[in-house]
Amino acid sequence: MTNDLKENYGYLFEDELLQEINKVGTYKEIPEGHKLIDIGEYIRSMPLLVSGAIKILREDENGDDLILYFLEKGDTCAMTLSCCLGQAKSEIRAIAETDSKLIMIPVAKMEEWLGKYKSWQRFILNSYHNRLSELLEAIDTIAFLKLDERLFKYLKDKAMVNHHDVIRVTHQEIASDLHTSRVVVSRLLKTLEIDGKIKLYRNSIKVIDL
Amino acid sequence: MTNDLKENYGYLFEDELLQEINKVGTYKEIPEGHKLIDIGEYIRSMPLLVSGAIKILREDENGDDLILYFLEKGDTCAMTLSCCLGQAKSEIRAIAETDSKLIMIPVAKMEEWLGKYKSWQRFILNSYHNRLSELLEAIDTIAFLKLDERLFKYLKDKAMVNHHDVIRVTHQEIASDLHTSRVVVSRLLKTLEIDGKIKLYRNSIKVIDL
DNA sequence: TTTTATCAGTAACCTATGTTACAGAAAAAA
DNA sequence: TTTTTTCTGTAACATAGGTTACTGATAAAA
Repeated sequence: MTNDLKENYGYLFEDELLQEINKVGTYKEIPEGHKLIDIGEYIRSMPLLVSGAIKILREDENGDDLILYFLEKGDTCAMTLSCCLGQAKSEIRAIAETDSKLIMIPVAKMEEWLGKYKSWQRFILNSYHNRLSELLEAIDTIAFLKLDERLFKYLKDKAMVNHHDVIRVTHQEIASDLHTSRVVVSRLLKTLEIDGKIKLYRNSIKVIDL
Repeated sequence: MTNDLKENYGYLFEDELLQEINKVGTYKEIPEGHKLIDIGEYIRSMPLLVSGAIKILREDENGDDLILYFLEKGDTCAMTLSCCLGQAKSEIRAIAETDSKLIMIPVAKMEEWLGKYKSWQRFILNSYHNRLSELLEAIDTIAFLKLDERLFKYLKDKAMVNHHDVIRVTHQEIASDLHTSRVVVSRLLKTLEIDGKIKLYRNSIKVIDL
């Protein structure tokens, strides 16, 4: 673990804290597509993402999803933070977008460190700030963009976190993430292809205009 | 100030902290409709709301608004928190929905107290949690509700924070808050009136089905 | 290989929401 | 009072996005 930890968080935390994280944190690997956290769950430990990417989703009253944003290495889930500290249930769902590695910190420790390490306190507050910003960006996307723009942004974001301009995804999966229907997605994708912004294949899409 | 402070925050903070707040905090009154914070502004002090209500807005690229939520007494603005701590610019606009009273805390103090008072730390983290929840609710409203439902929810929320079932507002103002057009609002309001959920007057609306 | 399931393309239609235009009522200003 | 401005109602139309239905292509299973 030490290497992953140093690489991603070394510049943030002092050695003493890194040692502590190393001691009490447990290493966890999540394969692509697997659920990390679901809505309504209580959370007993806080994840620090060291590699991979996580998709954060909100659910409507019918159980249909809506993507909020992706997390990447160096991020933590502020929702989880919130839940840990407040003893509340998770309000979001988190799914591994790619194979991911996490360090899990027990709730008790993360609270203790808040008083003990300035750098940890700063990290937590920073995480909240980043998550608020991401949520605001999600709101902008949902409220201000038209669906074709949202779709293209989604494809670009997805290509970004996957570090690849060809993304493996079906139209149905996109429709679920964007909280719309498959037919609509197919229609708009076709238009994007005609405009030369993407290239369509079965089960995958190449994003050209990155 | 002491009374307002005790009443709203007495159960949260220990006496010593209340004394400190009383010493360094400055009292501020904002009349209805006045701007508290605007997008892009740097923030030098953190507001604790002791009476009244604040409307929090997001802006699109044309300068048009979208309401996110209302703050009420006992709340603070987590966006402001974020900005203070991170030295970042405000990402939202805050306007007094009703005449409001605030206690302003200098940034330096709020940082100092984070290390010094457990109750302050808890308050700050709690505020973040609440704001994340409100933003998620805003997302639900925008993404999952149809406009007539959103409109009715808006009217109910507004009646709530104004402590009055008759709200003073024009259709144009509603349209701005909901990021839609006046004609659409008039149309949907008329339908709500026919359904017996509201009663329309010039410059005001009575919310019946609260 | 044959059969079945999944995926993508497209047409035809429906509905919610946005837009333009105009008119009358009420309020404010002159 | 007369004039002007603001506010609301409504019609007529435009467009984005959602729905249903069907197709052929590809891949997976038998």
